[in-house]
Amino acid sequence: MATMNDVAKTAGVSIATVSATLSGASFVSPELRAKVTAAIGALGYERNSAASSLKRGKSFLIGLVVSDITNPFFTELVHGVQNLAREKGYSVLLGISDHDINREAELLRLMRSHQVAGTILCPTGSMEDYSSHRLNFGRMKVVAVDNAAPELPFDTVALDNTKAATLAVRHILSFGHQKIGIMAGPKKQFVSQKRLEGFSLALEEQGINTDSTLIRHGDFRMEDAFRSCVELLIQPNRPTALFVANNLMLIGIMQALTEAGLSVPNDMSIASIDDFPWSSAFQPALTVVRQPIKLMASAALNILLKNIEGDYSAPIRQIFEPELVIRQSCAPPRLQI
Amino acid sequence: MATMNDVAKTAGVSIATVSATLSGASFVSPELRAKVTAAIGALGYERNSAASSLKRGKSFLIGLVVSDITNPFFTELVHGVQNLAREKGYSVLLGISDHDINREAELLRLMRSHQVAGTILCPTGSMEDYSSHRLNFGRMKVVAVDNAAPELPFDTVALDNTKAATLAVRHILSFGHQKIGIMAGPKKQFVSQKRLEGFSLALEEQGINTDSTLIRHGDFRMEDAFRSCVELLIQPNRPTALFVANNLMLIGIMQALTEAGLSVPNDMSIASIDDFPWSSAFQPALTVVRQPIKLMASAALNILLKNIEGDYSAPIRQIFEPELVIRQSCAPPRLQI
DNA sequence: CCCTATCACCGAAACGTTTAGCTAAACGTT
DNA sequence: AACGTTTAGCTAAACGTTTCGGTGATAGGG
Repeated sequence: MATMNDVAKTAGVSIATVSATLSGASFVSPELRAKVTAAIGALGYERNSAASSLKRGKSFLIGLVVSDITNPFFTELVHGVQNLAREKGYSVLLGISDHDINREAELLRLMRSHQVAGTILCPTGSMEDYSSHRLNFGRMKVVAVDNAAPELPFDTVALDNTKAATLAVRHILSFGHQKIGIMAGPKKQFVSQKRLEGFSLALEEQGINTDSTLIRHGDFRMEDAFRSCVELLIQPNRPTALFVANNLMLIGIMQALTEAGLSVPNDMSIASIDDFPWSSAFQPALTVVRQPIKLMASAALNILLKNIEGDYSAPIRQIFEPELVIRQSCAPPRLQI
Repeated sequence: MATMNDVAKTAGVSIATVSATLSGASFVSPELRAKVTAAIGALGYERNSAASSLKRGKSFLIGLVVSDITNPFFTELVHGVQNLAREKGYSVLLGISDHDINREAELLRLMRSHQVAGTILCPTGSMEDYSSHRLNFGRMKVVAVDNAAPELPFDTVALDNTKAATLAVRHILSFGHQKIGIMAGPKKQFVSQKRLEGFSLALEEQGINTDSTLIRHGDFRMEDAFRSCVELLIQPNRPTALFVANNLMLIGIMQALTEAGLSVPNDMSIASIDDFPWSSAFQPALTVVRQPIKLMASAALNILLKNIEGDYSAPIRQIFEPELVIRQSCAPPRLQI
């Protein structure tokens, strides 16, 4: 493996000049620059990022910690972040917390040990997890995405979750439903709280009180939602429509409804948060609220890079607009028999 | 940020002892070990991996390059690899080639520049791409997963693709279909060739010749499959069943069929390779051939780690058994009218 | 024509680890 | 008691880069 020294020798310049050429900052004359690039080509030289990171005190790595790589939302987020990061010369170190706060903490330690320039974190915990000293962020640069409480001491980018829920529930209400259930997320997560809030808000607008027997809390995953949905269906006070707080739970619920022999939207109207590539391939095509994931990914990365480059002000809180995508999973309720 | 030196000072030992304690190899007396760990705790010390990588000449990073993070197959692979790697003390540097051979090459260069201990690569190219000198692997340790031709000069882990296709097509044939189409992958990819081979093999077993008008090549993604499927449907010689070479194309096809007003399995039987978490939530539940992804992930990582730890022999080629998962998307063909 | 400024480049000292080589103590063997 | 052997721990020299300060050379202002 060729080193900068080798390049310097074959180009007949000093090692400092090679470094200058590579980083592009300080001035190097065209001739020397040409010699250097020629030597680099000839030797197949590649910069040793370990040495670079050691000297600079930080790397061209950015950490990306998601809670569930199985979820198309995070998948698309990872995709967006990775592509943009690559364009800016950064590589991404991926961590998957699997909704485990301890694993998340471990991953953050790891990120720091790798001298990442900054970290994009999709927090899996509740507010207390972060305000208490269970998680030590040190002077690490972090931007929180998705489940990002404004009390968090760092930049955040998130959906307007309350509005997202409101949009979906209003749409359901427009068909005349009175008994609407909700498959919410984990109680302690900020994002679930906001979505539940939006749900109640939309009901209140129509003078409907939130019926606690129609509220279920899942864990944002399929299996759990499946079970909760079955519970919801066998109770006497069955809803005629269901608002679901994320994509994976939606799929679990579709499965439960199918097994229960209920047809959507005739027996049950469904609307959910999170669009995903094959939501329109379902029978019926699913009505959802879309998050602008690509925008959120790029916002997160840009905010992080700005922070890395030094001009840091107060924490930035960027909120994104949800968009209702109407398909075929909502219809008027069956007449009571 | 505390360094090893700080730890050494507060523990009252030499820096070498601290290093020895951390790496656990050479002998340190219990007393000193205790002092060191105490100091580490007190200072909140974390090893600087950049310095470590520089000195050791390799890092505790492993590269993972996939072609499409949107695809649940790769998603699960990433999940498996990440978890296992973490357990073994490695972090994963993620690269997404988006089916672009040049981007893949760039990512591999990047991996090397980051001094990764090894790389798990899901190749997106054809054989020539790798045998020619378009891609230079240097002395990088690579294990190829999924689209892994045996001619490749490194360890490979893959499905028995021919058999996988054969299983699916035999299942279709068992319902009495005569005109079976195939939505195959890119012509140049090894994995598509094998799956096409398995398709033809199963047909031959029944004395049916492969009809080239029933063969379509997609790019393993949704949109393209959607278009190809439409083409296939409007031609005079329409098949009564379709074998699909991967999950994403399957979804595109389900969409095309729905839009064409064809019902599965009555108007068209469908079977595909790749199970995915919500294949059973579809209407009808989809019959697929499952790859043992978790096993493949762990095999890939173990082979790579063995290679990294030095005992390298000839290239290892590990082939995994496919499993047919019968659900409801296949039925006898409609009577000709 | 001298003094300072600017410029293009170079030398060498870090950055925080790992590790080869060393020291000194402790022990067993003759 | 003298000798080697083993052991626990230390010292110091790398690893390959970045960067600070320095050095001629060229140019401009007085």
